[in-house]
This record gives sequence, C-alpha cells and structure tokens, in this order.
Amino acid sequence: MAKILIIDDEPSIVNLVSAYLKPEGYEVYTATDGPAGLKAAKTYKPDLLVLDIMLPGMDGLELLSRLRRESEVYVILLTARTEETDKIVGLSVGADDYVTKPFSPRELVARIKAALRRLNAGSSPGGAEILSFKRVRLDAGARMVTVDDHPIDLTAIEFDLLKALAENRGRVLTREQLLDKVWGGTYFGEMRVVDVHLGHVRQKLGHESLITTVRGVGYRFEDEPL
Amino acid sequence: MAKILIIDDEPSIVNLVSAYLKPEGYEVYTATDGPAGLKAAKTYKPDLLVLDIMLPGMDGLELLSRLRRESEVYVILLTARTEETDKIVGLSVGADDYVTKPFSPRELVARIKAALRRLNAGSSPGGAEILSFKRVRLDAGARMVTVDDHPIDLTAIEFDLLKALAENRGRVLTREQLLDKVWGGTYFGEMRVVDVHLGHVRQKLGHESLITTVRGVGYRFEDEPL
DNA sequence: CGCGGGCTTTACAAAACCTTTAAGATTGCT
DNA sequence: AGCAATCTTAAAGGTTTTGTAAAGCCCGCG
Repeated sequence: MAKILIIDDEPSIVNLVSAYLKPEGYEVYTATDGPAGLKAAKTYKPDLLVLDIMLPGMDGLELLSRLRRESEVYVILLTARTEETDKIVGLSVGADDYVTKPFSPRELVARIKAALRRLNAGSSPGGAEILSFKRVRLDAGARMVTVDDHPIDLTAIEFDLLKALAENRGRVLTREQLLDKVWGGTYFGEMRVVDVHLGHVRQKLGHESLITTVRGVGYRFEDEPL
Repeated sequence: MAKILIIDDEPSIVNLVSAYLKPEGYEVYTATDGPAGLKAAKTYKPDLLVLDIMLPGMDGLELLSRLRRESEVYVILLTARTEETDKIVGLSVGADDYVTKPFSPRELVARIKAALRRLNAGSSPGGAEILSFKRVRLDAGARMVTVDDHPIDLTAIEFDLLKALAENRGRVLTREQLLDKVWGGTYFGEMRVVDVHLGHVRQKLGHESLITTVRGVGYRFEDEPL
C-alpha cells in the first residue's frame, strides 16, 4: 500500500500519527529533523509527506522547496501558527495541503486518505470503479447509478450510501459502519440520518427489496452480481 | 466489556459522561482528583482514560506523563476551551486525542467508541463468519440462515440463539449460557424467554430434530458439520 | 442578500419484536 | 397409571425500532 513519511521533531507527534496510520495499512517512515527528513524522502520515495514547518537543523519550508526540485510528492504541512501568511507561504512553496497544530489526528488521517484517494484516482482504480449487479449499476467515477438501465439521480450522500452497501453486497452493515464509511469518522450527530437518507435512496430506486432492513442490526444490499 | 476511567474534579461532568457510557455497556470508573486518578489508573487498568487537564492535587499533564512511564492506555484529554498550548503540550506528553470544553457528550462518546474500535481491530477476529452443516447454513455477516437452501427469516434474537447453538454443535447449552451469549449478561428477566424464542426458531426451521431438548438441562444443536 | 438544494433533526405513527403469562402437553419417576 | 416437574405454544401487552413527513439549517450561487 501507500508509503507515508512523517517529519516532525516531536517524537510524540510522530508516534501519534504513526499509530493512526499503521492500522490503516500504510507503510510509515519517520524522521525527526530536517536533514534526516530530506534524506528519507529521497530514499524511501513516499507517496505522501507530512511535514512540520518548525524543525531543528533545517526549516520545514526550506526542506520543502529543496525537495520540490526533484519530487512531486504530495505534501501536507503541519503549522503551529495560525497566521494566514504561513499557510500562504507554505502553499506557494509547494505544499498541497496544511493542518494547523493542534490538530485532530483523525482530521489529519482523513486528509491523508482523501489525498491518496485523489492521487490514485487517475492511475489505478483503488476500489472497483464500476459495480454491476443484475439490476443496479453504479459508476463511482461518474457518480452515476442506473436501475434496469434507467438513470437515477442521487445526491452525494445517497450515492455514497448505496455504494457502501453495494460494495458489501449480502453483508449487513450497521448504521455505525455506514456513518464511518459515508460520513467518515468526523460525524457526531444523530444516527438516524442514515435512516432518512436510506429512505430517499429507496424511494429513488423504487425499493423492490434491493435494500433489506435487518431489524436491530442495520441494512443489507441484496442484488446479485452480474 | 471495555473499562473506562474518567478523571475530572467536577462531579457533574463525571456523572454526565458516566450516564452516557454506562448504557453502552462500558465499565466506568471515576476519580475526582489527581492522586486518586493515578491510583485508580494503576488499580483498574482501564482500556481508555478520559482526563481533565485541570485537576486539584496534581495537574492532569503531570498525571499523564507519570502514567506514561508504565502504561500505554489510550488517553482522551479534556481541555478548557482554546488554550492552544494545552493541546499541543497534551499531545506531546502522550495524549491520543483531545476534546475541548464545553464539549458535546455525544461527541465524546463517539470518540471513545471509535478509539476502542480501533484498539480492538487488530486483536480478535470474532467467531467464524459462516457456519455450514448438512442442512443448515448460517452466515453471520449477512445474518442469514438457510435450511436445505431455503432462506429462513429470523429475528435478531432468534438468529443469535441459533448461532450460539450451532457454534457449540453437539454440546448442551443451558438456558443460562444461552442468556449470557445472546442477551449478554445484562438480562434479569425470566429464563423462560429462551424457551419461547427457541420455539420460534424450531417453527421456522421446521424442527426435524435439529435442536434437541435435554430435559432439566438445556438444548443441543444436532446437525452434522459439512 | 435572497433562493434553492441538500443535510440534519425532530416527531409521530406503524410495524416488528420481546417478554410475560398461563394453559395444555410431555416426560420421567415411583 | 398417576403425579410432579418440565417443556411447548399461543396470545396479549408493552417496548423498541423503523419509516417518513415536515421543518430548520447551512452553504453555494446568482
């Protein structure tokens, strides 16, 4: 899977971020000062770089601008300051995203995942791009759905919901799992949103038992694979 | 289930959080000052710790850094609003997440659950996903059962009951054991519920001696493994 | 700034389910 | 066979869960 390099002088932050990323299946490399970081970046050729602006030995921005001479790696900057200027400077030097400290580890992970998803979008289809079933066909790239070859218009959430269920055809997904997959770990509202959106999906699909309610547990997508 | 320790000097907060966590089935311990908190942490060895930064007797950060010498417990820090420095220091001292006060109890609970889910992810894969027998097939992921390839519609309890029995094919399970496995230790009603639900299962499965009554003891599932 | 679409919450009714109860049926024992 | 203990089953009552409509909120757009 994807390789990620974390450069930060505070070991606790490095460890924290690693702890969040490793379970997701990423290969994580670390460095705690500028020169070592630059070397690691060249050695390991990570797909994504998490870089603290303030580093001993070499400023993060300097590291970034040097690195940019030979690498297109995606960079997420960690900045302690809230000053806009930092962000702007960072982006102008070639960062692709930034997170201000103190940051929520979860937010950082979410951004990392999003970035990698985007990076992979063009090259290799991460998850299946198109899910085909007897009656339902779901094109992730185009974000389009057809039922019996009739195109159906779904909103973003509705689409993701259907996709999550379709990717797990035949398995029950709990509301929690669906919240996780569709809303992504940063949602803390009512669980019943799932019901509501799922109701909309059913309405639009013409609910011929394509999505089954499993009372007390969750929902299951039923259509057979093509 | 998981043990959670809450350390905060305001009883109202402790109670609030407890009130949200206990119904979820967590074992909740509490402490209202630093020394007691540290002791409780060592005594109970919780899986997760909710810690207020400001504590009488011992600063929360000091507690945390002391605790870190001997424990890897997951720590969520409660910080009074907007003290940026607190968050940074907290994370650097070894907190895993933080929530700023005033906080939404729901958010805190959501974070706790997410954290515990992540912690457990690697360890136990649970029971077998699919149990196959001569006549009965039971898919835990889909929560579906077939008998001689006819799909059977079971309610949540009925399914769990059959699963518990099937997982112990050939062994007698007492009503108590079944209550434990299916209802999960928090049930204090009549034991006869088991009989009733088991009767339903038999009806739905077409009870060709698949489940045997062992008078005075309990029930036994009989089908042969595939 | 107002509009409109989509998201979230809330509320209520309907449906599904769980528990209890109690009357019959069965079993095992003497 | 007769009796007591145990199990089965049907039905009623109460509870929980789900479906869905309606209203409010937020954000991007004109």
